[in-house]
Order: sequence, then C-alpha cells, then structure tokens
Amino acid sequence: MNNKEIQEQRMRGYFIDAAKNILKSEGLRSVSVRSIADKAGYSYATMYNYFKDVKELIFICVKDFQEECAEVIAAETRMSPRGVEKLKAITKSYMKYFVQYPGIFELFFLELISDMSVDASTLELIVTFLSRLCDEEWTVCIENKVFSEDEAALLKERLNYTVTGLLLFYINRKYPESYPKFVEAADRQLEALFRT
Amino acid sequence: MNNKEIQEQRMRGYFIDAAKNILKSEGLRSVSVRSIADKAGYSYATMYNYFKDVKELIFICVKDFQEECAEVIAAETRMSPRGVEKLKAITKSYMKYFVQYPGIFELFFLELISDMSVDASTLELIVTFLSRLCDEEWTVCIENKVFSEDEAALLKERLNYTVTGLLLFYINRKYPESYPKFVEAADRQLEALFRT
DNA sequence: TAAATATATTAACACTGTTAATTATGCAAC
DNA sequence: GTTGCATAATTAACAGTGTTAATATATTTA
Repeated sequence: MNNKEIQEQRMRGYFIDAAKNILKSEGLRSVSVRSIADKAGYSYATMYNYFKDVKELIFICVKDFQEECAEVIAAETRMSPRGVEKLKAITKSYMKYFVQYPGIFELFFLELISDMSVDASTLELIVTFLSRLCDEEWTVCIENKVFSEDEAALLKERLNYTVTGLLLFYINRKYPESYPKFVEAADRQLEALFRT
Repeated sequence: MNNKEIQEQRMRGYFIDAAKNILKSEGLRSVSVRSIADKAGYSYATMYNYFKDVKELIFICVKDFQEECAEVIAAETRMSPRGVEKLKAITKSYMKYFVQYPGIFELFFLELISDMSVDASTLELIVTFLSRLCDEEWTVCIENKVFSEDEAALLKERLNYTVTGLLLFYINRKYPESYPKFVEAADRQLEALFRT
C-alpha cells in the first residue's frame, strides 16, 4: 500500500468512525452527510471524494458493528455450557445488543437499499450474521446427536426469522410494551424452539 | 354530522385516497406531502388543515389496507378446509399480499414512529393483524383438540414473528434471492410450525 | 520557483416537512 | 345585490436532506 492509498484509507476511516459514532449514540435518524462530515472535521462535499454516496459509507459500518457485537457476545457467553444452552445465551446476548443500540438494528434491517450502492455481499453479511455467530454451537449439537443435520438447518433458519421478528416488533412497533415483557416473549419462543 | 363535518371528512378522504394510491403503486419512498397533495388536487399546505402532519395521514391508510388485505385473503382461502390447512392458507395469502405491495409492508413495519403522531391503537392494529386474521381458525383447532390453548397461544405468537421475519428478509434484504426460494423457505417454516 | 495535479470547500440545485403570511372563497347580514 | 367577515387554500419562506459543479487551496512535479 503506497502513501496515497494509506492516506485515502485514513480519510475513509475518519468518516466511517464519525458515522459509527453518530449511529451508536444518536441513531440512524441523526446520520446525515453534514453531521458525519462535521464530526469528521471536514466539509460535507469532501465525503464524495472517498465514498460513492452516504449509503455506501454507512453500510461500511455494518462490518465493524458485527465485529464489536461478536466480541460482546463472546465475552457474555464465555461461561455458558456448550450446545443448546450456549445457543440460547448467544441469541439473548444478540438481542440485548440490538435493543441497546436500536440505531444499529435500523441500519442492519430497516434502512432501505433501493439503489445499488449497497452491494450484495453486505446484505449477505447481514442476513447470515446470527447464523454465523451460532454455527459452531450448532455443530456441537449435531455432533452430540441433540439435533440431526436437517433439524439443525431448519432450526437455524427459524431462529433467525423469529429473533428478527421479535426485535422488529419491539424496537420499531413498541410491542411488547416493556422490556421485561419483551424478554419474556423472547424466552418463551426460545424455549419452544430448543425443546427437543 | 353537519355540513361542515361532512365536507371536512370528504377533504380528508381525498388526501387519504391519494396517499393510498401512491403507497400501493409507487411505494413509501414516493409518498411526500407534495406528491399526495398533487394527486388530491390541492396545494401541499392544504393538508395541514386536515391532518396534524404527514405521518398521521399515511398511518390512517393502515386500517383501509388491512380491510382490503382481509378481503383478498378471505376470497383466496374461501375453499380451504377449516383448521390447520386454513391457517396455512391465510398465512400464505397474507405474505403474498405484502410481497405484491412492498410499500404497504414498509408502512406497516418499517416506517419509523419516532414522534407521537402515530397513536398506540394504530400500532396495536398492526402488531395484532395476523393474529386477528387467524383467530377464528385457531379457535377451530382448539375445539377440535388439534392444539391445546397454551400450544395455540405460543404458536400464534411464533407464527407472527416468523412471518414478519420472513417478509422483512425477503422484501428489505433480498433474501432469499428469488420469489420461488422465498416461498420454499416460508413453506418449510410453516410446515414445521404446524407439525403436531 | 513555476506549472500541473490533486484535494477540500463553497455555491447551487432539487428535494423533504412544516409554518406564517397572503390571497381567494363562501356566506350571512344589510 | 353588495358589503363585511370568517374560513379555507395558496404562496413564500425556513431549515433540513443528498448530491454535483465550480471554485479555492494544497501538494507534487518539472
């Protein structure tokens, strides 16, 4: 990587960090070209020298947030016994992360991707995130004959849809009306899902 | 209802019809105060004489769309045998409706409700919609001892979360990548859900 | 140092929602 | 029928949004 590329990457980093900062603290609604540029310490038009458009910029944050989320989950579920228990723990920790940062949930699942500035690989990254987080534990379950491979494949899909549905209803439609009730609903669904 | 009220309701109707029209044909992104007023045949500021803001206006459409959706579903599932089969048919018809009108799905589940212009009863209407559509058939299943009341309550919740997750992934994240594959995924989940 | 290139900034455009000021309209009283 | 008033519809304006073109400022090369 030559000097020019290093400097370019640095500049991109300034904007990406600014965007991540606003997304986490103030949410997706507060993210704008001008607010990002302000925080990055540049004029708004400067962004267009380093990114195709603002959609490209904010969707770059997805990868970083996933890494952070994965670390938080790993730390929180470190002590959980392998297998089904750990699958539950990972899923709960996953939901907790998005409830804590609803702006990140909006970015992952709600933000429209009408134009082509969001590439397919980013979408793939998003829709497979929970599955990737759980992959290892599913393998453990299959090895221990808790589930067959077919069962596991079906449950993996189901977990993804159910958890996203739960989060969408709670974060975006205030249902259930309180966090404790949300946790109850989530627990109910998780228990039913992993009941063998 | 006196003349003034009649005229006021008529005016509201013009704007509501225009908003519904744009939502169905062009989607939520094309809905704006000016585009609605254009179609209604009035200036943009006239809307504010009849609605608090544009959010209030477009969320009024929810009720009408639900009625239309319920009618479509009733027609499409008329011949289905009562019980589990009808539950599946209703759910598939429900998904078909939102896939056909993604703008309506966006309005129901994706549009942000930050400010207080969307009242709680509308949110309640949205989150309970599928449950209400299925309520009668769940009762039939309980009466026929296909499910216990507790089982039915759990499955009702699960159906709601799963279906919304499926639609969110397909409509908003292009996953799966084709409609046939989406239908396959939906069928898989439905079959597993109703497997007794 | 001077010229050429690259980068950052400002100005401008077309949108968005919303409010205030202004114009047009309908209606009651005379 | 005309006048005056209340009501309703409109235009103008403001503060935002994303984006592009033209301009100003650095930086690099000759």
